[in-house]
Amino acid sequence: MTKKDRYQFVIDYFSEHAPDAETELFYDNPYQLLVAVILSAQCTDKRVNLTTPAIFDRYPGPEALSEATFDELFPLIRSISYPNNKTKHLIGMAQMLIHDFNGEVPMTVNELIKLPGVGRKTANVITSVIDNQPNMAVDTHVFRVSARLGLTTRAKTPLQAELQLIKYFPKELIHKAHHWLILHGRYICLARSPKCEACGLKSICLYYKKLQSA
DNA sequence: ATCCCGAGGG
DNA sequence: CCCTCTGGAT
Repeated sequence: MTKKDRYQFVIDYFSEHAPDAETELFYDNPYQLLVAVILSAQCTDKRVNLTTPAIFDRYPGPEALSEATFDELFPLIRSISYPNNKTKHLIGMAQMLIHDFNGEVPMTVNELIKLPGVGRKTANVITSVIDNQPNMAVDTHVFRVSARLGLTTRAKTPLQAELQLIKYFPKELIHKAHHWLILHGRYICLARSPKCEACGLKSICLYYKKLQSA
């Protein structure tokens, strides 16, 4: 089976059996999505959604957030992973939006990653979700699932995986594929004990094949 | 114990 | 490349 066949199988499968998202990040505009994605690192969407309404209420936009103090924002983020870092990141991010980007969320990856708390994964999420750019955000799920399925080969970094994935997935499907792989990783292809018997992709899965031969 | 839609710094 | 940050869910 060629790599191209492998991608086609995955595309065909998910086109018929799109995984259902139980929870998704809540947002109403680019600023809100940016805040939510920064907060989502190492944290469930559900918990992020529990904290963002209060943040959006008190800091409706970059202007307000750029003037927030650490002590005032920290309590709103206290229950999320890395609250110290994220509090500093959010305030610094808003300040840079005001000072360097006219208070607007920039829509290129290279600009976005200049913002505090925004790395490549976050920048790819923003540009693909808001602006429909054919970028693949590689998080822990996408990285793991792609490797197991053989969509990526010897990728040692998220960037290496990203370049392989955008090369093989048709542009118009990258956004969908991103979501497919994340949800598959969240509900079926778990990091610890993947539910291979419930997986419709096991017939092409390298990880499953290896399990059988072991 | 181990994992969550990572980023920054050494 | 490595390490640290660091709360909640399971």
